[in-house]
Amino acid sequence: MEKKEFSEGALPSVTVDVVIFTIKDDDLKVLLIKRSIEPFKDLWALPGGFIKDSESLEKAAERKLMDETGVKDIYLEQLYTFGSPERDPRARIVTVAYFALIKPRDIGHKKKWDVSDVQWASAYKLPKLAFDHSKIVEYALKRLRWKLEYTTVGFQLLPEKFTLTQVQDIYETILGKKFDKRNFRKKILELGLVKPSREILKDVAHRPARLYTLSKKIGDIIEII
Amino acid sequence: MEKKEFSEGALPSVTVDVVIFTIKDDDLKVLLIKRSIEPFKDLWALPGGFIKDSESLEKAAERKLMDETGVKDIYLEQLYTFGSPERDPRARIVTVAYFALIKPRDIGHKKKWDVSDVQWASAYKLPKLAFDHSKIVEYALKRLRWKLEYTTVGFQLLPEKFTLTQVQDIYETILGKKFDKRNFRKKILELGLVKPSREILKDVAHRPARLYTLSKKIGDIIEII
DNA sequence: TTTAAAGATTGTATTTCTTACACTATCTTA
DNA sequence: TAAGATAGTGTAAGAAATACAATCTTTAAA
Repeated sequence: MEKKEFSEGALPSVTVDVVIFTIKDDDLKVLLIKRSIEPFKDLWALPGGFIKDSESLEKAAERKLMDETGVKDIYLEQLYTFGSPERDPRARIVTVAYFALIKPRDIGHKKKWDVSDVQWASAYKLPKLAFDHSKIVEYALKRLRWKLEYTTVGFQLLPEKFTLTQVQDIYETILGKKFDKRNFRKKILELGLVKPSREILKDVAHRPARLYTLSKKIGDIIEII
Repeated sequence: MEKKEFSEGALPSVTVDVVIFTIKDDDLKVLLIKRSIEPFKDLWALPGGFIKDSESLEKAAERKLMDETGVKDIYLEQLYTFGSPERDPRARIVTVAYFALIKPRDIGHKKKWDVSDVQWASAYKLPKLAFDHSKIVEYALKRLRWKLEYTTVGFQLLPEKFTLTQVQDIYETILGKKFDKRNFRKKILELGLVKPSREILKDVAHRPARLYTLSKKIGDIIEII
């Protein structure tokens, strides 16, 4: 804090933008919204908006998430704050980016969507995005990959019941590399985070896989900076 | 971005605050500045202040760093953005916290300091701080510890020439645990970041230690999210 | 000058973790 | 009942991490 009270010029606006990832069709997806106004009208952008007077940044991000997906209680973490003076042509806007992981089951609960305005785009084939949102998604991807290797956030992308092969598929999709099946399963089981349920997958034209569930709240375990 | 243009109420102010760490007297220090105005007059606080109109967040943090320490080209990374509505009693202020590591040699270059207004406080025995700055320092400490274990940022805290024992001391001071001398040295040397100089420490009442220098710009190597 | 004190320097054996690798089991459909 | 598809499982070799103690070099004191 300085001696001078408050700003030295026009006040910047503060927004939050949320990079919402999910897994769908064996692909990593990002939620995008089509802009209906200038600037960047008709381009795709991340869901986001201004923070309210008496709302924390995290609450603002949760609100945006709820607005766009209709789900709450999902994994959300602050990503990075982007504040270059040129990032918005209208005015100085500082945006606090968050990244969220949602379970496939939670997709599409919100039915009011006008589908032409909202899409789950492949994180690997993104269209041109408004503002510096491409940079934000790129950064989120880096963070996601990193977290996947060194923490257990990955489980946030799984449905309630899942097979070990599904877990492996998610890792392979996001990290873009293959793992040995035996070693992978060994490691996942050693973590002690999943336990076998009594159910098995049905209606598949091969030996059905056992379904697993998470054995604890894994919130604590994720916690790494 | 939303359809509504700009804010839904009073605009928040945006500040940067910088947690500047260094090693001094075998202790991890944080730079604090005594507040001369309300609120929290006479309490210690992190160096920081409002961002300028046409200045990026990073540039603002660099400016603050330069103002307070007189040094530049030092390790600086964005830490986290704190934006709880209650964090400043005067108005809504969102602050982007940075953390910086400076080399002992760089301390005290700035001579204009009124020493009663500025101090290097032990990170382990901090006084009561203004605003939510205790929380910010705590977060920075977590990040620093983490980075020290998994990256090579630690070398940013070393003087130009250093002994391997100094490196170990820094690690032990920050991580609060002891390492085996042989294993520690082996690991440091295997990294390939340091090379022995022809000099040795002088005027010590025991076998003098060899001095090492960094062998590359380590900026690249640090890069992890 | 000799000796004690203080920290510097060095290598090996053990354990733990990581990786590589291939066959059998179970279900559906033809 | 055979073929196709994926599930499920163990072991050996190599790499990395850990545990551990004696000798070296200097200054200061006896």
